[in-house]
Amino acid sequence: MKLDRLDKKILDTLQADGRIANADLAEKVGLSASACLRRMRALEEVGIIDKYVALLNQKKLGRHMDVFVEISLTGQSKETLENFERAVARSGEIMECFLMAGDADYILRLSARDPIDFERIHRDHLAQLPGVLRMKSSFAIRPIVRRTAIPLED
Amino acid sequence: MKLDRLDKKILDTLQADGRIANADLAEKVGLSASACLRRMRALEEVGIIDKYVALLNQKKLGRHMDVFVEISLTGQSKETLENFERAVARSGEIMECFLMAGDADYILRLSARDPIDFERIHRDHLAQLPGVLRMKSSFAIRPIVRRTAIPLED
DNA sequence: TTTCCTTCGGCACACCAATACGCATCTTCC
DNA sequence: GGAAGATGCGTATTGGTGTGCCGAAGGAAA
Repeated sequence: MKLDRLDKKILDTLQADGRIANADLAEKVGLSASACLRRMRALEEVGIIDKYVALLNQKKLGRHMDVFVEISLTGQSKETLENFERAVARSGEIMECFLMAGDADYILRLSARDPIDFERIHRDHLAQLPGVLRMKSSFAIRPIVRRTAIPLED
Repeated sequence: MKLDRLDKKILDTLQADGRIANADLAEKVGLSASACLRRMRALEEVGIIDKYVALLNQKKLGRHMDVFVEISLTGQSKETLENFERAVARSGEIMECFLMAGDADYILRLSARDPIDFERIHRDHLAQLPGVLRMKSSFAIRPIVRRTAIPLED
């Protein structure tokens, strides 16, 4: 699917305000409400718009710690990786996880309330992950940037 | 602000579907539409709900690379840090950035279309960051988990 | 226990937005 | 030049939003 200027404007607007009323969105991008809605539905249909979510304020919910964990596995077999990944996907505490090239096999980020909470997560979630050889945690002192909007150039 | 069971249900639902109609949200959590709307507005008011956004599909937009970059600065003075952080915040390509305890001073994640695009970002954005002593990039092969929903226990 | 007060949910209504549909317009390709 | 497809506009209808008001539940004080 090819995106024209209007599609990008729609996407940019929705990336900034996912709950904007269609009428307002239409005005902002310079389309009629019906035309705008049709484009928006099309973007949802093909999956370019994945979903709409509310982003909560971590700090106000008492989550003051972000921790990165680099993980090396005991092996690289398909089965070892799949087991590990399934377990990661099941844990609601793990916010991000990537399979990596380079030193570590995986890097993941999780958010905790405080050191005691991190210990809980470490014990109940991280230590339960299968096939882990080595784990190295790095603590974030402060988030500088957290962006969900993908730049659409032009 | 204290959150009861209903607030948490509202937040969980909105974290999964930020564009749900208030009437449907109300039915889902077992409230009348008006009561539900009032709670939702209150959660927005105090900032527990930060904002609503559309999440786009990176892959469908041609962004196939996620890169983590660990950065050490030339110094730790307030000014060095602030200059660096301002520059990071200005760059729309940097998706996340954290001030870290431990080896590196900062860790950041960015998304690129391909190696050529990464080179562009490296040249036009990363290399322009002030006060950088050392940079170490790690490439992600595949995202395993990407979550925006904060767990609200119970 | 009674009274007052506060908090919170439900109800109803007025208004406004979403959505489907028909028609007009523009483009593209034979 | 004409037909087909895509896309925009205006409108009518459906349905959701948001507000004012009432009443119920819970707590505090006499």
